[in-house]
Amino acid sequence: MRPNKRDELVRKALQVFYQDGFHATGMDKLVVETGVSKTSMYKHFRTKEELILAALRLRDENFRNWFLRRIEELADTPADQLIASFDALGEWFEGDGFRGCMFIKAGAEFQDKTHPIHVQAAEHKRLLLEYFTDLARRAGASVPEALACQILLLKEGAIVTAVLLKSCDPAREAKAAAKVLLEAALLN
Amino acid sequence: MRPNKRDELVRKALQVFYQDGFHATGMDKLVVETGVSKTSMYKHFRTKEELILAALRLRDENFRNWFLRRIEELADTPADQLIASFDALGEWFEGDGFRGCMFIKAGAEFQDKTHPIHVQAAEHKRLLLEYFTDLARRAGASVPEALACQILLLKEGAIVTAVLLKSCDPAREAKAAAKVLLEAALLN
DNA sequence: CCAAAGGTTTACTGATCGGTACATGTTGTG
DNA sequence: CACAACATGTACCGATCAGTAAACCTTTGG
Repeated sequence: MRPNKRDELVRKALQVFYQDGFHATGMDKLVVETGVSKTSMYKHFRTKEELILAALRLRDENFRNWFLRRIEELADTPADQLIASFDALGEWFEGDGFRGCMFIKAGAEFQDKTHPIHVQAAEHKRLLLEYFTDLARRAGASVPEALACQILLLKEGAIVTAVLLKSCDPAREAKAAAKVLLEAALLN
Repeated sequence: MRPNKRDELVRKALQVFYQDGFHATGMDKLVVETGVSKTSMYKHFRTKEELILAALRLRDENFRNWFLRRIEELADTPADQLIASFDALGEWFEGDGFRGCMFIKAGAEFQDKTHPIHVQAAEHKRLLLEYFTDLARRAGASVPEALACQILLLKEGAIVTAVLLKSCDPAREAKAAAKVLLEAALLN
């Protein structure tokens, strides 16, 4: 049971869960996809839930790493970075494998607010809100928490809309809205 | 097979699907909940997918009816109605059975963009966007489509955030943001 | 070289999945 | 009342669900 074997299983599971959904993906399918046997799979993860949680952890790490790094590449000042985050989102939407936000989907499939999977999905959003709040504060917003929440609303709305309504270019509209909101938050 | 029997089945199925999700809800469970036999169920709906589509149609009707009516109760002018829509959303979020947007969940569980269920979920969002566009035009926005899309982004983001992050009062922040965006859209 | 230890595989469990064949009412019409 | 037409319920289908027992390598320590 070398340590990277487990990581490889998580990586593959993440792909499949992201593509097909959690309930719609059976352990048998994952066993076939990974080439490992079922017993081995259950040696690494005691339950399907544990595997899902591991996949979500990896997704959180991957996504936040990419998102924050990309934002820093695109802009220098906190204010510009808040706006540039929507350019990063736009790139994500245009990417090949884009299938929406895995944590929104996790929260949708496991609706009980006390369920570990739901809790972990919420934690991801909380971390993003925290990041936006930090940017808003450093940008000089009068009420950083308020601006950060508004930016987050635009981001989540853009993701959902990118999945369901390709017609209205969510990333562009969200960016335009964010500019207006940022300016208003700096004036007061 | 009196016509209201089918409606009753759809109504009950809607409840269960909304509470528990689509893949997580088996036909056997629906059969038990409705008290009807399995054969009868499959006489009314040839497949589970057909039942889901019927439930989504009912949901679309119920939700849009309630939402539009409530908005009209809360405000008189198109501009005020755009803003008041977030008060209506807030009431929805605070309601007992609130479990997020059924169409976001449908789009999340059936991700294939050509899948009938995904298509129908998208249609619901399109109708809402159309409604917002009409309000924005009558409110005098310089680019009604742009304002409507931004309002929609805030709405979708607020719903998602209401599910996953109770901490930041999404309805209130979305409303505040909408006011700023509306004002900006009227100026230009 | 042997033997213990631990990872891997095969084959299986009972439960549940969506869906159906067939027997049993129930109802409208002569 | 008789009979056709149709709705309903019972009992079942093969497939798949998450999860496991026990045989089978494969590696490590002596």
